[in-house]
Amino acid sequence: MERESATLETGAIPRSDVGPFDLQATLESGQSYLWDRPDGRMYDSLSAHGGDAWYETVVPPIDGVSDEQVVVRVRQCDDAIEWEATTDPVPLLTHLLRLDDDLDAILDATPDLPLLERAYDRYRGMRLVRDPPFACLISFICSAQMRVARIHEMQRRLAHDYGETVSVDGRQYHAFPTPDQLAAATESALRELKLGYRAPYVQRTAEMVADGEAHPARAADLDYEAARDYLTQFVGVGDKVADCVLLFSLGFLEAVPLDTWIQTAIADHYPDCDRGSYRETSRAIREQFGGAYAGYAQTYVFYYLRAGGAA
DNA sequence: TATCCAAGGTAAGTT
DNA sequence: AACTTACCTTGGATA
Repeated sequence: MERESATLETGAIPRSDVGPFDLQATLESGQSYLWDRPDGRMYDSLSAHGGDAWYETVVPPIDGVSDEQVVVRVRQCDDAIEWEATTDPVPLLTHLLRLDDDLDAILDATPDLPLLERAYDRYRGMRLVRDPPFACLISFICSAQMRVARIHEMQRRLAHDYGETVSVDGRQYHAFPTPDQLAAATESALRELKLGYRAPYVQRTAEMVADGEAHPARAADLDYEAARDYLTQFVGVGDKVADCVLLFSLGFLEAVPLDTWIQTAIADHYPDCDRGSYRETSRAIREQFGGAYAGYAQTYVFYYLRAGGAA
């Protein structure tokens, strides 16, 4: 599977067009595992300044945004977001990195809580991402009981072994595998990629999507809690992973994935929100974090705590 | 050097 | 419906 593409075009998005933005925080905060740093320092040092590092990925066609596969590289400079891509990626980057969000308005709309204030101050400019749904679903199935650097490594291996190889300007890029490509994998082969007990989950979920039995994108048409229930039909997907897909791919900004870090934050800062069940605790913390944009608050708090910001 | 532990949880079995 | 337990693998902590 190899395809020859055109060469890379180049361009830039002026900073003044997008408002507050932090590319490193956006792409290394554990929301997306689908980008790479060609300098090999992805997740190397949580707090080290990413400076003007390049990030790159291969994006599948996305309905209403781009009708073809795009190889895109991006980096943040002082006065612009520079890009290199196989076709003009500005609408695509706007979609993937939520450059169309009015971040100041969103942060202003969240409640005045000390923990949120500190997280927002530390990483102001971080955006939520809009990952392609299938890749996002697989990424977070892999995330169970795993460290972020290893989740990222798994996705790299999946792309390398099962995705299309694209050559651009003499360099090779690996697209994330399609449902068909991943459904054809065997459990033992996926275990060799160090997926562990997640291997059969990934294969069977890919098969469900490939067969047309269900598709993560279909959850976008449902109300929030119904959408979460819909996603849990996939193998290896419980409430937490479902919330991640809703938040990081399908635009449900109210979703608050209850991971270990947020559960710690609830225990330490918002004990009244612990209602026993996922469903009720989720409702409580969602309300505590301001409702419609609670997912933004969750993601800032997650990154802040995981990066040791509380220390 | 050996052992233990936890990492962005979920499925399957029990009560 | 709530509660247990097993599950792959590995880097870093502890003895």
